[in-house]
Amino acid sequence: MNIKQELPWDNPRFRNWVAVARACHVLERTLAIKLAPLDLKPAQLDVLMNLYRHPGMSQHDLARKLLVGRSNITMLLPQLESRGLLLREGDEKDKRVLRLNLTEAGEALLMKALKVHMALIEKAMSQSTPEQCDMIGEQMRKIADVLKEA
Amino acid sequence: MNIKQELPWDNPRFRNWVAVARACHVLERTLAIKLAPLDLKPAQLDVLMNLYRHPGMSQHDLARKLLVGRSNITMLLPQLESRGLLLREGDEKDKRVLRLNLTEAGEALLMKALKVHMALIEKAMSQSTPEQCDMIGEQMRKIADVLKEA
DNA sequence: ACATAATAGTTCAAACATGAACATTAAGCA
DNA sequence: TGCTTAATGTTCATGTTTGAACTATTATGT
Repeated sequence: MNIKQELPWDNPRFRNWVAVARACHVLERTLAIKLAPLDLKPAQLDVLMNLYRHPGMSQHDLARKLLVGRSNITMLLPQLESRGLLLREGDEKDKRVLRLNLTEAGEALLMKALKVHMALIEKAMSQSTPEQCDMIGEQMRKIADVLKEA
Repeated sequence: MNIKQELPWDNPRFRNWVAVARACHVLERTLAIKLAPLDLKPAQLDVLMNLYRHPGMSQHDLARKLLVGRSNITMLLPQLESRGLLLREGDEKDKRVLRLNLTEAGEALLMKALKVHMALIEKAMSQSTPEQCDMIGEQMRKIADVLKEA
Protein backbone atom coordinates (compact mmCIF):
# COMPACT_ATOMS: atom_id res chain seq x y z
CA MET A 1 0.00 0.00 0.00
CA ASN A 2 1.59 3.14 -1.22
CA ILE A 3 0.55 6.11 0.86
CA LYS A 4 1.08 8.42 -2.07
CA GLN A 5 -1.85 6.87 -3.83
CA GLU A 6 -4.13 8.64 -1.42
CA LEU A 7 -2.50 12.03 -1.39
CA PRO A 8 -5.03 14.81 -1.02
CA TRP A 9 -3.80 16.70 -4.05
CA ASP A 10 -5.52 14.09 -6.18
CA ASN A 11 -8.75 14.64 -4.29
CA PRO A 12 -11.14 17.09 -5.94
CA ARG A 13 -12.63 18.23 -2.65
CA PHE A 14 -9.20 19.04 -1.28
CA ARG A 15 -8.01 20.87 -4.38
CA ASN A 16 -11.18 22.87 -4.59
CA TRP A 17 -11.13 23.85 -0.96
CA VAL A 18 -7.58 25.05 -1.30
CA ALA A 19 -8.86 27.33 -4.06
CA VAL A 20 -11.53 28.68 -1.71
CA ALA A 21 -8.99 29.41 1.00
CA ARG A 22 -6.66 31.13 -1.45
CA ALA A 23 -9.42 33.30 -2.86
CA CYS A 24 -10.41 34.34 0.66
CA HIS A 25 -6.84 35.16 1.55
CA VAL A 26 -6.26 37.24 -1.57
CA LEU A 27 -9.50 39.15 -1.20
CA GLU A 28 -8.79 39.88 2.45
CA ARG A 29 -5.38 41.30 1.68
CA THR A 30 -6.66 43.30 -1.25
CA LEU A 31 -9.41 44.71 0.94
CA ALA A 32 -6.85 45.77 3.54
CA ILE A 33 -4.97 47.74 0.91
CA LYS A 34 -8.10 49.37 -0.49
CA LEU A 35 -9.29 50.34 3.00
CA ALA A 36 -5.99 51.88 4.02
CA PRO A 37 -6.93 55.38 2.75
CA LEU A 38 -9.85 55.32 5.20
CA ASP A 39 -7.49 54.29 8.00
CA LEU A 40 -9.60 51.21 8.55
CA LYS A 41 -8.65 47.54 8.84
CA PRO A 42 -10.88 44.70 7.67
CA ALA A 43 -11.46 43.63 11.26
CA GLN A 44 -12.61 47.14 12.15
CA LEU A 45 -14.93 47.21 9.15
CA ASP A 46 -16.46 43.96 10.36
CA VAL A 47 -17.19 45.64 13.67
CA LEU A 48 -18.85 48.65 12.06
CA MET A 49 -20.92 46.42 9.77
CA ASN A 50 -22.24 44.35 12.63
CA LEU A 51 -23.05 47.36 14.78
CA TYR A 52 -24.95 48.90 11.90
CA ARG A 53 -27.05 45.81 11.43
CA HIS A 54 -27.49 45.06 15.12
CA PRO A 55 -27.58 48.35 17.03
CA GLY A 56 -27.18 48.02 20.76
CA MET A 57 -25.57 44.62 20.67
CA SER A 58 -23.21 43.58 23.46
CA GLN A 59 -19.50 42.93 23.14
CA HIS A 60 -20.10 39.28 23.77
CA ASP A 61 -22.58 38.99 20.94
CA LEU A 62 -20.26 40.92 18.68
CA ALA A 63 -17.42 38.53 19.46
CA ARG A 64 -19.60 35.56 18.58
CA LYS A 65 -20.70 37.13 15.33
CA LEU A 66 -17.12 37.82 14.33
CA LEU A 67 -15.90 34.41 15.47
CA VAL A 68 -13.23 35.91 17.71
CA GLY A 69 -12.53 35.94 21.44
CA ARG A 70 -14.05 38.50 23.77
CA SER A 71 -10.65 39.92 24.63
CA ASN A 72 -10.15 40.70 20.98
CA ILE A 73 -13.21 42.93 21.08
CA THR A 74 -11.96 44.63 24.20
CA MET A 75 -8.70 45.50 22.44
CA LEU A 76 -10.44 46.51 19.21
CA LEU A 77 -13.17 48.85 20.41
CA PRO A 78 -11.17 51.61 22.13
CA GLN A 79 -9.48 52.41 18.82
CA LEU A 80 -12.85 53.02 17.21
CA GLU A 81 -14.41 54.66 20.24
CA SER A 82 -11.60 57.19 20.59
CA ARG A 83 -12.11 58.10 16.94
CA GLY A 84 -15.73 58.86 17.72
CA LEU A 85 -17.06 56.09 15.53
CA LEU A 86 -19.04 54.24 18.18
CA LEU A 87 -20.40 54.53 21.71
CA ARG A 88 -20.26 52.05 24.59
CA GLU A 89 -23.02 52.55 27.12
CA GLY A 90 -23.76 50.42 30.16
CA ASP A 91 -27.00 48.48 30.04
CA GLU A 92 -29.54 49.67 32.61
CA LYS A 93 -30.91 46.28 33.56
CA ASP A 94 -27.74 44.23 33.43
CA LYS A 95 -24.77 46.17 34.67
CA ARG A 96 -22.37 43.65 33.24
CA VAL A 97 -23.07 44.37 29.60
CA LEU A 98 -22.05 47.31 27.44
CA ARG A 99 -24.39 48.29 24.62
CA LEU A 100 -22.65 49.26 21.38
CA ASN A 101 -23.94 51.80 18.89
CA LEU A 102 -22.48 53.58 15.89
CA THR A 103 -22.22 57.35 15.96
CA GLU A 104 -23.10 59.40 12.91
CA ALA A 105 -19.42 59.61 12.09
CA GLY A 106 -19.19 55.84 12.39
CA GLU A 107 -22.09 55.35 10.05
CA ALA A 108 -20.65 57.82 7.56
CA LEU A 109 -17.28 56.07 7.54
CA LEU A 110 -19.01 52.72 7.23
CA MET A 111 -20.82 53.87 4.11
CA LYS A 112 -17.56 54.94 2.51
CA ALA A 113 -15.92 51.66 3.43
CA LEU A 114 -18.85 49.64 2.15
CA LYS A 115 -18.49 51.24 -1.25
CA VAL A 116 -14.90 50.01 -1.35
CA HIS A 117 -15.83 46.57 -0.08
CA MET A 118 -18.74 46.22 -2.49
CA ALA A 119 -16.67 47.28 -5.48
CA LEU A 120 -14.06 44.68 -4.62
CA ILE A 121 -16.58 41.89 -4.23
CA GLU A 122 -18.37 42.87 -7.40
CA LYS A 123 -15.11 42.69 -9.25
CA ALA A 124 -14.16 39.38 -7.69
CA MET A 125 -17.48 37.68 -8.39
CA SER A 126 -18.15 39.29 -11.73
CA GLN A 127 -17.08 36.03 -13.35
CA SER A 128 -19.92 34.06 -11.81
CA THR A 129 -23.50 33.91 -12.99
CA PRO A 130 -26.15 34.79 -10.38
CA GLU A 131 -27.07 31.13 -10.19
CA GLN A 132 -23.49 30.08 -9.58
CA CYS A 133 -23.05 32.82 -7.02
CA ASP A 134 -26.16 31.76 -5.10
CA MET A 135 -25.12 28.15 -5.22
CA ILE A 136 -21.71 29.01 -3.80
CA GLY A 137 -23.28 30.97 -0.96
CA GLU A 138 -25.67 28.16 -0.21
CA GLN A 139 -22.90 25.57 -0.06
CA MET A 140 -20.75 27.78 2.11
CA ARG A 141 -23.54 28.31 4.60
CA LYS A 142 -23.93 24.54 4.79
CA ILE A 143 -20.22 24.15 5.43
CA ALA A 144 -20.29 26.66 8.26
CA ASP A 145 -23.26 24.86 9.78
CA VAL A 146 -21.66 21.44 9.51
CA LEU A 147 -18.44 22.64 11.12
CA LYS A 148 -20.10 24.48 13.96
CA GLU A 149 -21.18 21.08 15.26
CA ALA A 150 -17.69 19.64 14.94
CA MET B 1 -31.61 59.36 -3.01
CA ASN B 2 -31.63 57.15 0.01
CA ILE B 3 -28.29 55.53 0.53
CA LYS B 4 -29.89 52.62 2.31
CA GLN B 5 -31.52 51.49 -0.90
CA GLU B 6 -28.12 50.34 -2.08
CA LEU B 7 -26.92 48.64 1.06
CA PRO B 8 -24.77 45.64 0.29
CA TRP B 9 -26.77 43.29 2.45
CA ASP B 10 -29.40 43.30 -0.24
CA ASN B 11 -26.80 42.38 -2.84
CA PRO B 12 -26.55 38.64 -3.55
CA ARG B 13 -22.88 38.80 -4.40
CA PHE B 14 -22.10 40.49 -1.11
CA ARG B 15 -24.20 38.14 0.99
CA ASN B 16 -22.75 35.12 -0.70
CA TRP B 17 -19.19 36.27 -0.34
CA VAL B 18 -19.74 36.85 3.35
CA ALA B 19 -20.77 33.22 3.54
CA VAL B 20 -17.53 32.20 1.83
CA ALA B 21 -15.45 34.21 4.24
CA ARG B 22 -17.28 32.78 7.24
CA ALA B 23 -16.88 29.21 6.04
CA CYS B 24 -13.16 29.79 5.54
CA HIS B 25 -12.81 31.29 8.98
CA VAL B 26 -14.67 28.46 10.68
CA LEU B 27 -12.75 25.76 8.86
CA GLU B 28 -9.43 27.41 9.66
CA ARG B 29 -10.21 27.57 13.35
CA THR B 30 -11.51 24.02 13.41
CA LEU B 31 -8.37 22.84 11.67
CA ALA B 32 -6.23 24.59 14.27
CA ILE B 33 -8.01 22.67 17.02
CA LYS B 34 -7.74 19.33 15.23
CA LEU B 35 -4.04 19.85 14.53
CA ALA B 36 -3.19 20.78 18.10
CA PRO B 37 -2.45 17.15 19.14
CA LEU B 38 0.28 17.10 16.48
CA ASP B 39 1.66 20.38 17.83
CA LEU B 40 1.19 21.93 14.43
CA LYS B 41 -0.47 25.16 13.38
CA PRO B 42 -2.27 25.62 10.06
CA ALA B 43 0.46 27.97 8.85
CA GLN B 44 3.09 25.34 9.62
CA LEU B 45 1.09 22.70 7.80
CA ASP B 46 0.98 24.98 4.77
CA VAL B 47 4.76 25.12 4.85
CA LEU B 48 5.14 21.34 5.03
CA MET B 49 2.62 20.84 2.22
CA ASN B 50 4.42 23.20 -0.09
CA LEU B 51 7.83 21.75 0.63
CA TYR B 52 6.50 18.29 -0.08
CA ARG B 53 5.15 19.33 -3.43
CA HIS B 54 8.09 21.54 -4.36
CA PRO B 55 11.25 20.10 -2.84
CA GLY B 56 14.22 22.42 -2.84
CA MET B 57 12.21 25.60 -3.19
CA SER B 58 13.60 28.86 -1.82
CA GLN B 59 12.18 30.88 1.04
CA HIS B 60 11.19 33.58 -1.38
CA ASP B 61 9.18 31.18 -3.51
CA LEU B 62 7.60 29.70 -0.41
CA ALA B 63 6.54 33.15 0.76
CA ARG B 64 4.90 33.86 -2.57
CA LYS B 65 3.08 30.53 -2.56
CA LEU B 66 1.75 31.19 0.91
CA LEU B 67 0.87 34.82 0.15
CA VAL B 68 2.89 36.10 3.10
CA GLY B 69 5.95 38.28 3.51
CA ARG B 70 9.49 36.93 3.43
CA SER B 71 10.09 37.91 7.01
CA ASN B 72 7.19 35.75 8.02
CA ILE B 73 8.97 32.75 6.56
CA THR B 74 12.17 33.67 8.34
CA MET B 75 10.30 33.64 11.65
CA LEU B 76 8.39 30.46 10.83
CA LEU B 77 11.10 28.10 9.62
CA PRO B 78 13.39 27.89 12.67
CA GLN B 79 10.54 26.38 14.69
CA LEU B 80 10.20 23.59 12.18
CA GLU B 81 13.92 23.21 11.53
CA SER B 82 14.74 22.84 15.21
CA ARG B 83 12.15 20.08 15.39
CA GLY B 84 13.98 18.25 12.64
CA LEU B 85 11.13 18.54 10.19
CA LEU B 86 13.02 20.32 7.43
CA LEU B 87 16.48 21.28 6.25
CA ARG B 88 17.78 24.62 4.99
CA GLU B 89 20.81 24.27 2.76
CA GLY B 90 22.60 27.01 0.88
CA ASP B 91 22.37 26.90 -2.88
CA GLU B 92 25.70 26.20 -4.55
CA LYS B 93 25.26 28.50 -7.50
CA ASP B 94 23.45 31.38 -5.82
CA LYS B 95 24.74 31.97 -2.34
CA ARG B 96 21.78 34.18 -1.49
CA VAL B 97 19.16 31.47 -1.57
CA LEU B 98 18.46 28.70 0.89
CA ARG B 99 17.02 25.48 -0.48
CA LEU B 100 14.29 23.93 1.64
CA ASN B 101 13.61 20.22 1.97
CA LEU B 102 11.52 18.05 4.26
CA THR B 103 13.26 15.46 6.39
CA GLU B 104 11.77 12.02 6.83
CA ALA B 105 10.33 13.14 10.13
CA GLY B 106 8.80 16.12 8.40
CA GLU B 107 7.24 13.93 5.76
CA ALA B 108 5.89 11.55 8.38
CA LEU B 109 4.32 14.35 10.38
CA LEU B 110 2.89 15.84 7.20
CA MET B 111 1.14 12.57 6.38
CA LYS B 112 -0.47 12.47 9.80
CA ALA B 113 -1.56 16.09 9.49
CA LEU B 114 -2.92 15.55 6.00
CA LYS B 115 -5.19 12.80 7.29
CA VAL B 116 -6.65 15.29 9.75
CA HIS B 117 -6.94 18.01 7.14
CA MET B 118 -8.52 15.71 4.58
CA ALA B 119 -11.06 14.38 7.04
CA LEU B 120 -12.11 17.89 7.93
CA ILE B 121 -12.49 18.98 4.31
CA GLU B 122 -14.37 15.80 3.44
CA LYS B 123 -16.77 16.50 6.24
CA ALA B 124 -17.18 20.13 5.29
CA MET B 125 -17.80 19.49 1.61
CA SER B 126 -19.78 16.30 2.02
CA GLN B 127 -22.92 18.34 1.36
CA SER B 128 -21.85 19.26 -2.16
CA THR B 129 -22.11 17.10 -5.24
CA PRO B 130 -18.88 16.57 -7.19
CA GLU B 131 -20.19 18.93 -9.86
CA GLN B 132 -20.96 21.65 -7.35
CA CYS B 133 -17.60 21.16 -5.72
CA ASP B 134 -15.74 21.49 -9.00
CA MET B 135 -17.75 24.55 -9.94
CA ILE B 136 -16.88 26.19 -6.64
CA GLY B 137 -13.20 25.49 -7.11
CA GLU B 138 -13.32 26.82 -10.65
CA GLN B 139 -15.00 30.06 -9.61
CA MET B 140 -12.60 30.55 -6.73
CA ARG B 141 -9.58 30.15 -8.98
CA LYS B 142 -11.06 32.81 -11.24
CA ILE B 143 -11.52 35.11 -8.27
CA ALA B 144 -7.92 34.69 -7.18
CA ASP B 145 -6.78 35.42 -10.73
CA VAL B 146 -8.92 38.52 -11.09
CA LEU B 147 -7.72 39.95 -7.79
CA LYS B 148 -4.07 39.31 -8.41
CA GLU B 149 -4.24 41.91 -11.13
CA ALA B 150 -6.00 44.41 -8.86
C1' DA C 1 -31.57 34.00 52.02
C1' DC C 2 -27.42 32.35 50.81
C1' DA C 3 -24.01 29.71 48.61
C1' DT C 4 -22.81 28.27 44.09
C1' DA C 5 -22.79 28.66 38.90
C1' DA C 6 -22.59 31.18 35.07
C1' DT C 7 -21.93 35.44 32.42
C1' DA C 8 -19.78 40.11 30.66
C1' DG C 9 -15.96 42.45 30.26
C1' DT C 10 -10.91 43.43 31.30
C1' DT C 11 -5.98 42.57 31.85
C1' DC C 12 -1.82 40.54 30.73
C1' DA C 13 1.76 37.79 28.66
C1' DA C 14 2.86 35.14 24.78
C1' DA C 15 2.49 33.96 19.91
C1' DC C 16 2.02 35.74 15.42
C1' DA C 17 2.16 38.70 11.26
C1' DT C 18 3.77 42.76 9.04
C1' DG C 19 6.71 46.18 6.68
C1' DA C 20 10.77 48.98 6.62
C1' DA C 21 15.68 49.04 6.92
C1' DC C 22 19.70 46.33 6.42
C1' DA C 23 23.70 42.93 4.71
C1' DT C 24 25.07 39.94 1.32
C1' DT C 25 25.19 38.33 -3.22
C1' DA C 26 24.00 38.41 -8.16
C1' DA C 27 22.80 40.64 -12.61
C1' DG C 28 22.84 44.35 -15.96
C1' DC C 29 25.29 47.56 -18.33
C1' DA C 30 28.52 51.51 -19.37
C1' DT D 1 36.31 45.71 -15.60
C1' DG D 2 33.62 48.69 -12.33
C1' DC D 3 29.22 50.85 -11.06
C1' DT D 4 24.43 50.56 -10.42
C1' DT D 5 20.40 48.02 -9.67
C1' DA D 6 17.88 44.03 -8.18
C1' DA D 7 17.15 39.92 -5.37
C1' DT D 8 17.47 36.89 -1.07
C1' DG D 9 17.17 36.49 3.52
C1' DT D 10 17.47 38.62 8.33
C1' DT D 11 16.51 41.90 12.00
C1' DC D 12 13.72 44.81 14.49
C1' DA D 13 9.84 47.69 15.98
C1' DT D 14 4.96 47.72 15.67
C1' DG D 15 0.44 46.09 15.81
C1' DT D 16 -2.78 42.13 16.15
C1' DT D 17 -4.82 37.83 18.11
C1' DT D 18 -5.21 34.61 21.49
C1' DG D 19 -6.28 32.22 25.89
C1' DA D 20 -5.97 32.08 30.82
C1' DA D 21 -6.67 34.45 35.05
C1' DC D 22 -9.24 38.08 37.17
C1' DT D 23 -13.30 41.39 38.75
C1' DA D 24 -17.93 42.45 38.87
C1' DT D 25 -22.59 41.23 38.23
C1' DT D 26 -26.52 38.12 37.66
C1' DA D 27 -28.89 33.40 37.83
C1' DT D 28 -29.72 29.16 39.93
C1' DG D 29 -30.76 25.94 43.45
C1' DT D 30 -31.39 24.40 48.12
